[in-house]
Amino acid sequence: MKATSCLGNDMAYWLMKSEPDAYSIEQLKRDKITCWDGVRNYQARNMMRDDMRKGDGVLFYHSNCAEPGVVGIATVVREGYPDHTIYKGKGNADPDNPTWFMVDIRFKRKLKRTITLAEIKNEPALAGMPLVKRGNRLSVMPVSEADWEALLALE
DNA sequence: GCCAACGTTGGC
DNA sequence: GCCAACGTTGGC
Repeated sequence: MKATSCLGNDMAYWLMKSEPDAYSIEQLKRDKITCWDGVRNYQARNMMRDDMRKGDGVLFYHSNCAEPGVVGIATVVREGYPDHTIYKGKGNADPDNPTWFMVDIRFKRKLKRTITLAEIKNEPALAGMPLVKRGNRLSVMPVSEADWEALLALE
């Protein structure tokens, strides 16, 4: 019997992509906490608004770069709230009925080395990760506990 | 509701 | 820079 199964406090895990040219793990390390703004995809929005909980683990992934892969770990510290960037500049968003949401994450640690996308693809235990499914462009995606552990075991 | 055109993502 | 794979938009 699982000790935590009835308590509603099971941790969930996520993978969040960022282009290092736009926002890198080094930047997160300097900032310590950042709001994950600018996501304009409904699936990712729904996860940030409805599913991500304080304390959840986040794999920080560098995309669109020379060596794409997981580079660090962060923690969700603020659950879904309206993305303030939609109210800046373009005045056509309704603050009472926000379309886009974001979460805050806090830097936990950098990995000793990048766990590259190539390695993840070559690890049979990780074949089920959404990340390695063909054509998946979601910037926020769920990670199972088994995949979280198998991936970090590669470090 | 269908579907072509277009824009974006992201690996390579 | 190329291109595959999406998501979104808009005409019909």
